[in-house]
Amino acid sequence: MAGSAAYAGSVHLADELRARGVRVTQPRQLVWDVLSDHGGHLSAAEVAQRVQARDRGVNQSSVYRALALFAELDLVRESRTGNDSATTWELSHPDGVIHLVCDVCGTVLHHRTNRVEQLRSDLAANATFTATAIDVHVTGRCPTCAG
Amino acid sequence: MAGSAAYAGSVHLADELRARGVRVTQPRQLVWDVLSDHGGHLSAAEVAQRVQARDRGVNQSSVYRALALFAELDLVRESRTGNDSATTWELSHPDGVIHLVCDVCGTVLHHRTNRVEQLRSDLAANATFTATAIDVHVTGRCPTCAG
DNA sequence: CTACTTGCAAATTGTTTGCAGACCT
DNA sequence: AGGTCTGCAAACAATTTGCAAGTAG
Repeated sequence: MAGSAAYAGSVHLADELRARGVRVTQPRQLVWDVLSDHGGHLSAAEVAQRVQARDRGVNQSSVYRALALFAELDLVRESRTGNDSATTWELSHPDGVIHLVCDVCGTVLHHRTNRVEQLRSDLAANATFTATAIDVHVTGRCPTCAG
Repeated sequence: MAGSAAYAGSVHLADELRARGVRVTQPRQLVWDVLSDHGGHLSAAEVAQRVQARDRGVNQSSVYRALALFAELDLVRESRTGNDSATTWELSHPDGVIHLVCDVCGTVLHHRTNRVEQLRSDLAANATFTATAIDVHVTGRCPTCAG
């Protein structure tokens, strides 16, 4: 649960898992590959679909279990991005990267800001709350859809 | 969908609804009362339970429908706060109020910060994205649960 | 009046679980 | 070998929907 994992974008899954005494398996590897290759947000169903495109025999539950495991290890992050019901998943970000979700086309842009770190220090100074994770979620219009 | 509603805390529901040509009904009024009286986050199920404590005959679906309606009118906000599966609801906040969710006891604190407005101007300046709503979600430990 | 809302019960959807067999290490 | 994972199918929980009857304006 600690934020100690290396930036997930550069992680070699097998090493990371073995280092933590967790087994490396085909379903887990495929879930990881799909998320890295895609680079953005995917729902569990989308991940499953893409995984199954590569190996027909992998079951949905294994995808869910792999995602939950990776989240536990801080390798991926669950984010309730959509107006939709399904939650989405992507590789963990370094701190300070936030999500800009377009209301119109639905794409999710990433944006680096130091406001997150500033907020973190504000809170630390106040001693009102010990922040672990800070999640910023902006909705609006992307450059393409603004008009 | 615009952020034009008055601060929900001071809204008189009947007026607000009538002004928009939406009918004022018992279920809607009760859902509103429950949320105002409670002042914080409630799941749909909790709202339903409290509504039914006041009027036995109100159905869950009406609660869901009222919440969806109010969200549409920007009077309440849906927030996927919990580690739990259910989404929670509360009256809309003025901009710049963020949520601090304690990992341990689950309570949700509210915190006023100007970092949100700063971020908003940053984005406006960049012209990378036209922000409508900015949602900040902090997890960590509240004063009581910090060790 | 009459279109908008509700209550009800059944249908969906997303996610989780129990278990016997398969597979990393 | 031995405990960790997986596939499968069934269980669950939250939310949504269709429709006849009720009610606000």
